[in-house]
Amino acid sequence: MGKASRNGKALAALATGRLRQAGLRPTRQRVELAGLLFLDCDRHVTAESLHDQVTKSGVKVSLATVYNTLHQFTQAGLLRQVIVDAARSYFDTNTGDHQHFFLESEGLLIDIPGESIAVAGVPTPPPGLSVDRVDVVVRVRRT
Amino acid sequence: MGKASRNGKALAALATGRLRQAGLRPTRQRVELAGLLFLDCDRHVTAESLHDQVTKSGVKVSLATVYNTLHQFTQAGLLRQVIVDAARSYFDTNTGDHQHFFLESEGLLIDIPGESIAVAGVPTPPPGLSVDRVDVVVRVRRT
DNA sequence: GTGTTTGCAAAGTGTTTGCAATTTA
DNA sequence: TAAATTGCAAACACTTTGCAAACAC
Repeated sequence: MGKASRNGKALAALATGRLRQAGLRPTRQRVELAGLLFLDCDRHVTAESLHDQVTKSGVKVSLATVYNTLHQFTQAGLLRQVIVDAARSYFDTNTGDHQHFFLESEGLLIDIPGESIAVAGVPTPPPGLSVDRVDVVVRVRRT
Repeated sequence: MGKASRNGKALAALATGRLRQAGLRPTRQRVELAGLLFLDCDRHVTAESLHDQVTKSGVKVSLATVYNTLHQFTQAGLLRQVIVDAARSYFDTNTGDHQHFFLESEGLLIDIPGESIAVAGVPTPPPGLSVDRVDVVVRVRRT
């Protein structure tokens, strides 16, 4: 058995476990996508970028399924949606407390650890409203 | 001369001046939109909400022109685009330093003065990148 | 008059959905 | 086998664009 194949099987097993834990049936497509998303380091993807990647890896998954899967993973708490660009939706495999640098011209997101950053002086929300989350986007440009 | 008419003329004159300053021809449509946008308090609009408002006030402006005008005003520095929702673009008449509360379920934006809020601990961006702007969105919900 | 702006309708983009065929358990 | 999932294509919402007619200066 070659290395790639062995890795492939190990990855699939890990991905399958993660999906089961989340209450999602480990279908071929979900296992493939989970393998790409969760078994590397933290990642930021769009539906299109993930679809491209899975397609290039030789696996056939429709774009509609990628969209559906991203939302299912998000609902299951495996992903977090990041709103930084009016044109497309990003999904982040890091679901913990953190913020982002965003380089709009290249669609590049970079994590900022939650501990390093602090937002002070947030006023009390108007009556009847309470704070859900504080998002910080540090927009950067090439110098 | 009635009150409404007098106010209407005064508003139009002010709006016309503002447009001229910004280097934009004071066409009927631009004067109407500028009147709605700039002569009240600070406002947050979408293309659709502004189009509805101008239409209800009895003036005919096409939605395409509203979109174009919002972008022209933004380029001229009269408006600032706020990215908080994947589904629609908001434009803010307050172009100064400030942040926002956002109530997603109702599409409601509320300004937070820039002086009241402080973001500490933003790491140095990766080499080759520099900070353009720091956006803070305090997402709130009804309690 | 001359160049700008408008409005319409058509095109475009990213995303969602209905439903038959397929797959999972 | 029963229920869940997929893929396709069509539908969708929002936004942009091409171009002839209307307008500002």
